[in-house]
Amino acid sequence: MENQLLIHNTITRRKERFEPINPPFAGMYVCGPTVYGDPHLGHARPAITFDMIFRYLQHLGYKVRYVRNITDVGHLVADLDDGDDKIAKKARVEQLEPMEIAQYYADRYFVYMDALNVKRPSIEPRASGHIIEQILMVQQILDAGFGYEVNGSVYFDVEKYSTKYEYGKLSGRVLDDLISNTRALEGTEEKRHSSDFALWKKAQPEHIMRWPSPWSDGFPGWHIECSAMSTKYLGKYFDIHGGGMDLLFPHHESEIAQCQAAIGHESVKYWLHNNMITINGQKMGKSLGNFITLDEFFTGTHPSLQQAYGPMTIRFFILQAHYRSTLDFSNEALQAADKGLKKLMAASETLNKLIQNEVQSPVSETGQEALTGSPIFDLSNSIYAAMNDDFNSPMVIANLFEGVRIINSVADKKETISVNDLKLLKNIFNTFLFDILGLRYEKSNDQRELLDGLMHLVIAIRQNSRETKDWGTSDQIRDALQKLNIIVKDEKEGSTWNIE
RNA sequence: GGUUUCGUGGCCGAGUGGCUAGGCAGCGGUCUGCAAAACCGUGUACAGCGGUUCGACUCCGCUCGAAACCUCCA
Repeated sequence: MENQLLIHNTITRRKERFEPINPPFAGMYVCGPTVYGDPHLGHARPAITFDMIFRYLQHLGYKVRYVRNITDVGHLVADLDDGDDKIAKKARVEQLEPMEIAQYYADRYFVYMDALNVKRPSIEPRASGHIIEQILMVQQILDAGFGYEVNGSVYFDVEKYSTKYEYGKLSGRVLDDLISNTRALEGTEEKRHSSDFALWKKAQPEHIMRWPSPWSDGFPGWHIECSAMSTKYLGKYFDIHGGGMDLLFPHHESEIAQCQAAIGHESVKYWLHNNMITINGQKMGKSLGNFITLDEFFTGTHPSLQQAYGPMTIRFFILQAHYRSTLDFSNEALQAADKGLKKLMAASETLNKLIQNEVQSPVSETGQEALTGSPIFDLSNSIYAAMNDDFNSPMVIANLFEGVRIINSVADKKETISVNDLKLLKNIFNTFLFDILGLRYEKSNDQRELLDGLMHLVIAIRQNSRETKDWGTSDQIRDALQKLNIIVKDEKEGSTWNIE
């Protein structure tokens, strides 16, 4: 437990000791969803990954401020398009106010994140609520000489920036390569260089999301919101910035450049990136048409799903892989995850019963000494070691399964455990399984179905006893049900029941 | 083409220069009225070819294969 937390920093490509800038405080910013569509499996991975990190940092005693934005403006469809953004486009198609779209999908996002037991971040700022901050930051970049205005739009001057700083340090890109490889794009005539990116875009007349600015009525570019909001809520230099690996370039690369230009120094100490989820080895994405929404998972309605998978199964499935590895989806893998999770949860229940039974063993008499060097103590140590090694949740889970083995063996009276070890084991399960991995008992998604099934069974058993004139059993069932406010009526066609 | 990452037993997935990952599935057993669960046992896995080394799945090189990013995407 004494060992240090190591986290993999994308920008240095190595594991580094986590040393917060202002302990005991820790600031974490994670790129959240663009709310223009239903949340899918891809949204679940960063949400769950950084939720686990959030929970673990809190467990270690840090006072964490976790900021995750909601993008409700500003992500351009493409420069080659008409400068429209996703939400506005969808709004036109569906004849709705853009904010209706954003609100609807933001609400959906929260519902599904809640189902996945993802804790709400400390602050969830919306891009549309921070236009002023974004305009200010664009102005700072202009003042510093790293931006230029053309026809009411403002662009970041990557070429000029590169003469002083290194654009591409995060993603390992070289500017010359970028320039020679982006020539094919159209609609970039306003820019001085093809690698420049928009800080502010003038709105076309038909564009419905727009705000006044010193340059034009328009909307912010798609990187500036994260720079503006992270600076506002976490300061000019903060600890962790996270997001999906696909955001590395150009999004995070550009954030670095914007902060460097506007503030005069970089703003992030540790960059963390989760890897992608693949389906049949291919990235899941809208453009590929192979993405599965969380709703489809929970209801089992997607054609490629053999059954419905509960939120906890999804969460466990994701945590069974290291966050920096790609994770391949398949029914087989999810079914395995489902079974494994059930085994873990069942053992956890068994563990609670063991405690009630006050298991005794000779070791318990010796008190504290029993803890050090015991198998449970070793287990605890290796779980902390795994978490401290860049949040190695698969290793944590493997160790919990070792705990499962011990729990079941003790329950079978094949092994003994000291009272102290039992306390420690329970503590481990509470802390890691529930608090940090964030797993919980799955609520039955359809209580009514369960009730109907049970009642069908009870009525059938009672019917058997009535046919054999076993009135004792038949009355016992009816009276017991009555106490539960379930009234059984025997009619000619058979028995019916209803809840009072 | 460039950047980055990866290739582990039937499936999913950790990890390490020499010592059991783990889960699911399979097989054999114990237990059990039956079934399930549980427990025990069980697999010459590390893409291929070279090199470094006393020793490599682990380090280096090459080959083959895959993916992500370079254009909106978690």
